[in-house]
Amino acid sequence: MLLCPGMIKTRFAPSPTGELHIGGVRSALFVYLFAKSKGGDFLLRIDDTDRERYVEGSVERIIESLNWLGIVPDNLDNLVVQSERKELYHKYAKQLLDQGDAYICTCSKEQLEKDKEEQVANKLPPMYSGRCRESNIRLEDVKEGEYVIRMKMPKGEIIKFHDLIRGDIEFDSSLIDDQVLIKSDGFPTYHLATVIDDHLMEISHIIRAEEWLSSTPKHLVLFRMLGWEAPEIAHLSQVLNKDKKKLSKRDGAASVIEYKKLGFLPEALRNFIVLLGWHPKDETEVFETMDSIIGAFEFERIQKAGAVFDMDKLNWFNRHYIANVLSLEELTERAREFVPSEWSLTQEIMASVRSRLDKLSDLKEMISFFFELPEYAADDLYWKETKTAKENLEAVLEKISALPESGFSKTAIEEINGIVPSDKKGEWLWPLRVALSGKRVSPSPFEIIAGLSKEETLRRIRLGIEKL
RNA sequence: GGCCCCAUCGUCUAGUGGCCCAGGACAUCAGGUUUUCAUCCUGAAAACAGGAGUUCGAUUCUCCUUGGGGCUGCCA
Repeated sequence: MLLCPGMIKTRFAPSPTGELHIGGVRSALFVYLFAKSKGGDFLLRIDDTDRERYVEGSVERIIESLNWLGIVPDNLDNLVVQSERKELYHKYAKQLLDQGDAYICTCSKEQLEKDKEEQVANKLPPMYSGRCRESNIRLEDVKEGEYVIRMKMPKGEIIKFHDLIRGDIEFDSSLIDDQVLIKSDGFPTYHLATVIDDHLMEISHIIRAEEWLSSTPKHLVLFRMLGWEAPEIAHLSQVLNKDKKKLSKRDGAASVIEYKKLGFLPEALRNFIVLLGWHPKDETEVFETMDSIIGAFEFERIQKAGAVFDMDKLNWFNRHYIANVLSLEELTERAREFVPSEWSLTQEIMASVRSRLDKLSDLKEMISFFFELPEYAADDLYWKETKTAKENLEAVLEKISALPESGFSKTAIEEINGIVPSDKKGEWLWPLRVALSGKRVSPSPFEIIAGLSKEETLRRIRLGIEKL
């Protein structure tokens, strides 16, 4: 137990511009784990100040994605939504204006673009020209929609800070642009809103992706201008694609929701993701529960370098969880939504295929033969060059057809085992398996019998015999 | 271009000056178990980007080079 729980407060602040993707959810996970491993709070904030990219319903889906993986925000019934706090940001923007730490800029977008082109042509770093920086335009002088508010970045200052993951970092303020704080549509930019909200929400640790590292000095200066103490800061590395570029939708990296639909287990995905840039002290690889991850989590062991997303390993985790980790009962329950509702999915059927299942969406095809015997060629019933399929099937049929209905599969399996010579298993079991499944690749005949009724088992064996 | 970050097997990583001619996992390959496929078991191949320095000794510390990434938006 920590001395002052609540002292640690973190936030995950996605933009509702679509589905939550792997990179985002990894940030969320690390932020969550940092908070929870220290007895702190994990808050969700919706950074929706870009109304052009806003996508209806994405807030709900982001929350659904997080919940599915067990990342539950502590403020679910009290989310901070930036678009609802416009006045607040204006209040502080006004303060900055009054203090002389910000100014009104009326440069048109065309003008700005032209400036930039010239700078690039002259091999100068593209930055705001500073045209309005000293012009003292007042709020009363401008019309709504025709100006922005920029911060007045001090010149010639070395801005230093300590990043919890990367160590000491410094920037030359002269190289940093006069960031727009309030856009012409009246909404704040991320930079202004995040500083104000992080302070008002009493965030103790800003933990976010590496792409924000370069704008950190802007935020730090803003904190100072507003007279606030800045939180601790840490920048996580990014999730990369095979070409070592920032992972994006284009790489075929599915959103969390898509992985869910594909039949990945949340435990498997979570386990895979947490090992992307983090490693426990020992060599544990499989963390079955969130609590076990929290228990092992040490923020200091987070990797600085970017991590490549490896689908093969995710697949392995999923297969491993399906085959070995989940209980048969639990697995069967979760699998139901992946097969037609009229199929009665039993634990016996699930048991017969779980070791060869990559993801739950593959289940339907894999077990369809239990519900409808596929067409197959008579030749398939012969084991290699042997010709004994018919007589062996007949022997099996005779042996088990009189068995009682109750406990049929168990006794049938015993009976069959009793008559199959140990050196002739192929000759007996191959035809039986094909007759029962109609396939050359399937679970074993015993597993199939366990999943079928007595009636259906006998019917399929007779069908096989008829073909020969 | 400028600024910033990063750098161990193909991939995720262990490693904080000697225990490392570098360990684990995934993937790959070769065997074994198995009626088929899968599971499972055994084994193999596979890396400290390069160069200077510091040191008795560098994967580990410093510098440079190279390579990769991010930012450079009235997007986040």
